[in-house]
Formats: sequence, structure tokens, C-alpha cells
Amino acid sequence: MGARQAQKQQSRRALLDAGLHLLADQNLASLGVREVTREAGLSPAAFYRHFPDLAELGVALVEESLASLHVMIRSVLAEAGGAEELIDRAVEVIRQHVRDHRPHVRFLARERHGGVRQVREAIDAELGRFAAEVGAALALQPVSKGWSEQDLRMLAELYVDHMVSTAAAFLEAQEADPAREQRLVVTARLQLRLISLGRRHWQGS
Amino acid sequence: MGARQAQKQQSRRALLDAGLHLLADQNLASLGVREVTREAGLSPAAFYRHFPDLAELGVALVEESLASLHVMIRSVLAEAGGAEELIDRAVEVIRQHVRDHRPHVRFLARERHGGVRQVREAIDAELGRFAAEVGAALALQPVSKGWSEQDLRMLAELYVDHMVSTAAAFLEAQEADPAREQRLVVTARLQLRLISLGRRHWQGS
DNA sequence: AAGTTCGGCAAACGACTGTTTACTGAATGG
DNA sequence: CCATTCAGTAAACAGTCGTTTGCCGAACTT
Repeated sequence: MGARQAQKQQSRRALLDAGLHLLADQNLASLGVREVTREAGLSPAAFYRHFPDLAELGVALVEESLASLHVMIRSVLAEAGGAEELIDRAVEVIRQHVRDHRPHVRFLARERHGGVRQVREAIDAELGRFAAEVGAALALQPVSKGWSEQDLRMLAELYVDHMVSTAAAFLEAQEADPAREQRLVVTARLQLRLISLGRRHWQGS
Repeated sequence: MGARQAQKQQSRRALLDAGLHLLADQNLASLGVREVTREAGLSPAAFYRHFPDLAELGVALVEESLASLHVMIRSVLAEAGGAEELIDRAVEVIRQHVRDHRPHVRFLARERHGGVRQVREAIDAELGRFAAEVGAALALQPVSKGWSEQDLRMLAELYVDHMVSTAAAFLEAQEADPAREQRLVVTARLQLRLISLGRRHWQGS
């Protein structure tokens, strides 16, 4: 890649980082072009060399934010182990992921039902693909023997929804109270244990 | 109440309705005073006779939006019945509630993790009280015999989170595709059945 | 070495913003 | 019936906004 492209990528990164930083306490819909370029150290007009819209910057952030999610889920399911350890590891991975990618996670939580349709749809589509991936992984586990396609999908969605709720809860807990975070870990584990229990006794729909 | 107060209430309502209407495709943080008053048919300055802030209008909407929720939960738990019918009724009540209160529900979904701290905290506090109420109701059911306080709370939160996720899903499904709504009903029922199953086999933490 | 591409800039456009001011006039209370 | 209260108004304040324009100069191509 030439120095030309490299410098352009650098500016693009600066814009994305500036946006992500400003979105810490703001919605995408209330973000301004001038605001972003000011934070990024560029002139307002420079923005349009990279994105036609702020919405487009938003979808770029969505892709970036969810890329790490797929990596995350694999790291949970990669190492085998009993149901109990799997649960503990899953919760821990979520906790750590929120710690390591606060801005991205906050962005997702905030814009999932936010005011920008384009971004909302991008998140939903990606989350759907995510659920499919989880479903495929669940199908490989011995516990899922005899489960219908529909039931697997329903379970995967339950897990994904729970993960999203938990991540959002971590988001608020981590900046509020360190003790609250630990309580959250305990609760999430218990909930997953209960779901896992229901799963073992499932007789099909 | 005098005619004086009555007219003031009417203007206040107009502001709240205008806000709710505009928030259909916008965030609270990107809403403008002028925008709201224009929609409400008032002058910009009139706004300040009712609210100091747009954030305050937001918390007013939170209270309004969640008042109907408490009514809702009671209508589910009021009539007794087997676990199966209770689940079906719960899902149906949520579906209907979203239908009947679209703007309020959308507002809650959008601002729960939105850019206005004051509103976020109001929603979380109210949702916490809601979970406590659900927990108290769960404690009365025979299935909960021997359950610790913590376990009951964890279950209540699981139910509330699931309800919130389901309501948000209905929100998008209802304006997209009527068939998707029915699929959502089926999925939500299955998920609640699975949770209910885990609940019956719970041995305490 | 000359010509072209193109990322970034400053400046200007009209439109819109939140909030304050001094005011009007109808409902209120004595 | 007169004085007061107060919800609502119009006008003005000083900004910020998104977007387009013409231009510069460094990196590419040939």
C-alpha cells in the first residue's frame, strides 16, 4: 500500500476514533460533522473525502465493533469443558470484553435501538448472523441431540439476548461500582445455569 | 382544578405528545426545543414554562411510559392458571402492549442506553423496581418454595430482561412484517417454557 | 521530468439552534 | 370591579450547524 493510501487510512482512523470517543456520552444522531472533524484534528470538508454521511461512519463502526465479537465467541467455545466451566468462562469473557472494548460495546448498546435506521439494521443483521453461529456451535454439543432446527435457533437467540443484556449491564456497572460488577457476574452465572438446566430437561416443542 | 390549570396541563400534554411523536425516528439527545414547540403549536419560550430542560421532558416521558408497565404485569399475574397458560398470556400481553403503546415502548428501548444520563438512570431505577415487583409475585407461586432471596431476584431479572428484549423485538417486527411477529410469539413462548423448565429443576445455588 | 490524481484546507452560504427579554391578555381572587 | 397572577408571545442574542466552492501541494503515474 502506497504512502498515499496509508495517510488516508490514518485520517479515516482519526475520524472513527474521534466519533467513538464523542459517542461516549452522545448519540450518533446528535453527532455533528464539525464536531467529529474538530476532535480528529481535520477540517470539516475533509470528512466528505471519507464518508458521505455520519450514518456511514456509523455502519463502519458497527462492522468494527462486531468483528471482535465473533472472535470472542470462538474463544469461549474453543476449549472444551463441562457445562459449569463453560458458563464461568463465558461470563468472564464477556466481562473482559466489555472492559477491553468499552467504547465499541457502548456504541452498540446505544445504537441498537437508536435513531439511525441504517445503523440499527446493520447491528440487527450482524447480531442475527451471530445467533446463527452460536446455534451452529450449540448443535455440536452432545446435549443438543434430537433438537429441532427451530429449537436450536430459539436457544441460540436466548443466549445472545442474554449476552447482550449482560454486556449492557456490565457497561454501567463498571463505571459505577466495582462491587456491582461482581454481583453481576454471580447473577449472570446463575441465570446461565438455570437456562442450562432447562436445556437438559427439554423434550422438544 | 381551575380552567387556568387545565389549559396548562393541555399545553404540557401537547409538548409531551409532540416529543413522543418526534422521538419516533430520533433520539432525545438530538431533539430540539424549537422542534418540539413547533410540533406542539407553541412558541419556543413557552417550553420553559413547563420544563427547564429537554432532559426533564424525557424523565416525564419515562414515568408515563413505565406506569402502564406495572398495570400490565398485574394483569398477567392476576388471573391464576397453569404455567403453560401463564406463559401464553404473558407473551400475548407484551405483544398487545407494544401494539397499544408503540411510541412509549420505542422511547424506552431507545433511551434505555441513550445519551441522556438522567433519563437512563430513571429507566434503570424504574426497571429495578419492576424486577422487585416481579420477584415478589414469583415468591408467591408454589414452584418457588425453598428459593433463596438471591435466586428469586436473579430469576426475576431474567424474566424482566427477557420481557424487554421481546418487547424491543416486537417493536421492529410489527412495522416490518406481520409474519415475523407470529414467529416472535412462538420463539418467546419456547424460551419462557425453557426457563420455566429450568426453574422447576432448580436446586438452589 | 512533466503531468495527473486527490486528500486536505480556508472561506463562505443560509438555515437553524437555545435562551432571555419585555410584553399581552385572559383567568383568578378579593 | 379592580388588582394580580402567569401561560404564552414576538423579537433579538450570539452561536453552531452541514455542505459547497476553489485552491494548494504532496504523492503518484508515465
